[in-house]
Amino acid sequence: MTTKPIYIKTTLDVVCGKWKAVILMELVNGPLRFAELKRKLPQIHHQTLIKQLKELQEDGLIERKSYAEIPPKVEYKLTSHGESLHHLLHDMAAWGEYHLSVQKPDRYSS
Amino acid sequence: MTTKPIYIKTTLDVVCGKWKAVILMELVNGPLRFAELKRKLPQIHHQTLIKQLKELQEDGLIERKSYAEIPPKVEYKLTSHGESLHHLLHDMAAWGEYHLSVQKPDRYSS
DNA sequence: CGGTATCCAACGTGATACTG
DNA sequence: CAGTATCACGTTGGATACCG
Repeated sequence: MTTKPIYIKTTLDVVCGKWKAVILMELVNGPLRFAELKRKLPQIHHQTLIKQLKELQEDGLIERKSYAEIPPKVEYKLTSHGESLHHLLHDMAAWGEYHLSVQKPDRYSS
Repeated sequence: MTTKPIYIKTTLDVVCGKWKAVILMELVNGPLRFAELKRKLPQIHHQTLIKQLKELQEDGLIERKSYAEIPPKVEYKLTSHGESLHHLLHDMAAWGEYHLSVQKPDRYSS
């Protein structure tokens, strides 16, 4: 018996948000402010980004650092726990690339 | 620049179905008939299982072998492409287990 | 036994408006 | 600049009924 499938669902629970993986990948290069993150992800809606960030926070993957300034400044960075996901995300990306090279990219034309 | 985040979404697209990862894990031990699969996954609905299987088929991860018998007999097994996902699923499970051991399992009480 | 067709509820994402 | 609140919408999984 290998590791139980239930744990896979746990992992998926954490990274399956539409933008979560992308956000995490952006953050591996260092902390980013909210506005910077938004600039890197032009497609994502303001509100959606906030929600996904909050969930990532609650899962302990990223850390939110708020500076008491005017105007407000907030930085997001990976926690060490978040960094432990890095190699997995990389492997997922690698498999995804392989998958596209093998399968007809019919369903992924977006 | 590491592998592009878009590829992660491809991978997630493939395995993020509510039961897909579980189904794939069941099939690594060998082919299973529809009814056997259903018996191993008591919670999943008849119809839902069919849908997920069909999607996995379309993604080329599993193969459907139908025997022209009465009563009907259908077997599902991993394709070689599906097997290439095995180590990734395993890593995801491993990380999920680690995650649960580190984080409060608040949101995963199901 | 295994599959199709159809409808419905739940969830996640995105849109709009407003606040400190 | 960053966040909250609320609502609208599409997608997905699940329920029911019926067919080969």
